[in-house]
Amino acid sequence: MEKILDCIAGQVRAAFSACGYEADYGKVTLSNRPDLCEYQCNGAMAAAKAYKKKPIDIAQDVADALRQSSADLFSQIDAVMPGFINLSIQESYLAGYLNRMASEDRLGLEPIGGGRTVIVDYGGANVAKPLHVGHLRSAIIGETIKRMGSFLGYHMIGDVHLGDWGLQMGLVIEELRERQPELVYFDEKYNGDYPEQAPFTIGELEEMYPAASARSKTDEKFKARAQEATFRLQNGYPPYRAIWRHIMDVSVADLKKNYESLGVTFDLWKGESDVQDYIPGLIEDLRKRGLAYESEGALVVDIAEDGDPKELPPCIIRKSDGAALYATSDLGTIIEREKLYAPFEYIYITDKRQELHFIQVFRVARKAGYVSPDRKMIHLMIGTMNGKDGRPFKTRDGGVMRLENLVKEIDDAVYARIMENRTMDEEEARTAARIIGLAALKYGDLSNQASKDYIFDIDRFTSFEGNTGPYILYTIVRIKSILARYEQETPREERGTAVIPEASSAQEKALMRKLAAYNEVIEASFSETAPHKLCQYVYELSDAFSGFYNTTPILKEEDPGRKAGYIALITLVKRVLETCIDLLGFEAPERM
RNA sequence: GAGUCUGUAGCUCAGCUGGAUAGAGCAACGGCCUUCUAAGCCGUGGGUCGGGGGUUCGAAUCCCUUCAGGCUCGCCA
Repeated sequence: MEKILDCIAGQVRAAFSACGYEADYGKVTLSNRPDLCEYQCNGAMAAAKAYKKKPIDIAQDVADALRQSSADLFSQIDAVMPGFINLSIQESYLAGYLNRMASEDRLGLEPIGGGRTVIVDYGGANVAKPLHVGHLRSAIIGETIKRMGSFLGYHMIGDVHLGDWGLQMGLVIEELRERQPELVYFDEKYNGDYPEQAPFTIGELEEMYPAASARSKTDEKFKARAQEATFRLQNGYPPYRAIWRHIMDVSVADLKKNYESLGVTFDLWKGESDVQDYIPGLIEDLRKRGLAYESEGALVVDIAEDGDPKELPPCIIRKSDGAALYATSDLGTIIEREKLYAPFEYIYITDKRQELHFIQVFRVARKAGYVSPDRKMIHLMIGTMNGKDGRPFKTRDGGVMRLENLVKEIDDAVYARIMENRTMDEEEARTAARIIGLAALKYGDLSNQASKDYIFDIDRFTSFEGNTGPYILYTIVRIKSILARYEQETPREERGTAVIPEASSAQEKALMRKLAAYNEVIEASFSETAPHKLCQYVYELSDAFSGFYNTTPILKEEDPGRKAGYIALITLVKRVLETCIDLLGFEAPERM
C-alpha cells in the first residue's frame, strides 16, 4: 500500500508540475505546526530561488491547482507567508485509507525486501565470559533489526558469531593448567581419549577468564604461555582442542539460556573457529595478489584511500608470530558468508570502539573483491553504556552486572509493583511480571539512539510511568479489555459492520492519522537501522489512543453503528501496536 | 599530537538530508476516578539548543573556530 505521505505528495507534485515547476518541489512532511495544519509542503520557498519568483506566489499557484485537482483528498489547502502550503486531510479519505489497511495482512506494508538476503551479526558474545549488561544492547537491537527486515520481506540471517578462537582461549587453557595441572590434557605423553565431561562448571569457567586476564597483565610469562597455547590450539593440538570443546559446550548452553530469556534468537551459532579453514587460502590469496605484504614482521594490507583525513593504519592479517587474529577471522567469515549466502547486505552490530576494525575489514573485503561494490556493508555502532555517574556501568559493589541478575532484579521490581496496585493471583502476577519486565528493559534500551552513549539506570527501567514499555503494554491491555467486554455484551447480530468511520473528534482524527503513518515508520526504522524511531511511533500512537480513550466513552456509545466503528478503529490500533512491539521483541499480557 | 563522536529544560532523551512559536518523559505544582484498568488524562512553570563567528529570506540542523568530555590510533577481541 502506498504510504500516506506519498499519496499526498503525489498530488502536490502533480500540482507543481501543472503550474510549470519541477515536481520534486512537491515534497510533503508532517506538519511541525499542528495548530495550523496536518501536513505541509515547503517546496515553494525552495522553488522561489530557482524560478526567481516570490515564494508566496508559487505557493498560491500550487494551492489553486490543488483545489482544482484534489478536493477529495484535502480538507484544507492554504498558502501562507512566507510560502508554506498548509494541508489537512479529508476525513473520508483517511477513513478509507485505514479501512484498506485493516483489510491487509501486513496492514499495508509493502514487502520491499523482495527476498534479498541480509546477514545480521549481533552476538558480541565471547565464550567463557558471562553475558553482562554490555551485551544487552547489540542483542536486542540486532533482534529488532532482524525482525523488521523479515517483516519487510528480506531474508534475514542472524548470526551470533561467537568469539571462540582468540587469545582468550589460550588464557583459559593456561588458567586451567594452573588450577588442575594433573589433568590429562596437560600430560604430553598421554595419547588416549579425552573425557566427555568438562572439568569445570559454567560458574568456574566464568571465574577463570577474568582471573587469567588479570594474571596476564602482570605476569609476562603467563601471557606468553597463553599466546603459545592459543597458537597450538589454532594449529589443531588435540588436547587443547578437547579443552576447547568443553569450553564451547558449557558456554554455549549457558549463552542460549540467557539469550532465550531475553527473547533473542539466532539462526546461526557460528563463531570464529568455524572459518579457520578459510584462513590459509585467504592469506595466500592476498599475498599472491600483492595486496598483503610484510611489515615489521606482520603481514598487512593497506587500506588507505584518497580523501581520508588521516592515513589509516594498515589491516594486520597475520601477526609476526604467525597467528591469525580478529581481522583475519572476520575476513574469513565474509568469505564463507559469500560462498554460502551471497548476502545483499551485511549489518554488524558491535560496540563503537570497533569502528576502525570494521573500516579495515570492509575495505580489505572490497579491495580484494570478496564483496562486490553493489553490496552494502553497515557497521551499526553501539554507544557505551554508562552508569548514572557517566562512567562505565558497574553494580553497586563495583562489579560487572550480569545480564541474568539484571533481568531478575527487574522481574522482582515489576512483581512488587503489580501486587501493590492490582489484585491478581501469584502465578498470574509472576507471568505478567516477566512479560512486563522484559518490555520495560527492551523498550528502555531501544528507545535510545543506538550509536549514542547512554546512561543505564536501573531505576528508570523499573519505573513505569510515561514513555516506557509498560505504558505501551498498558495501552494494549486497555484495548483488549474493551474488546472483550464488547464481545461479551453485544450479541453478534447487533454488532454492525466493522468499518472505521470518518473521525468525529480531534482526538479521533489524530489517532487515525497516527495509524496511517505505520508503514512509513517501519520502513524508515529499518532502512536507517533506527529502532528508536519505531519506539517513538509506538509511544505516539499509544498517546493518541489515550487521548481518544479519555474523551470517547466507547462502550457507552448509543448508536450501534458508531460503536461498531469505534471498535473497528481500536481493533486496528491494537493490531498495529501488537505488530510493532513484536518487531521490538516483546509482547503484551492479557491483564496488568 | 592526529582522527572521530558527543554537548538541547534540574534529570533522561527526541528533533539534526535547513523552514513557522525547539518537543517528550521524569521530577515540581494544580486539576480529573458512583462512568470502558488513574501504570491513565488535562493543565502550569522550566531551555541565550556548550561559546563565538559565517553561509542563507530563514540555522538546534550546514561551514569555520573555540571550550568540555568520551572513544580510537598495526601485531587483544
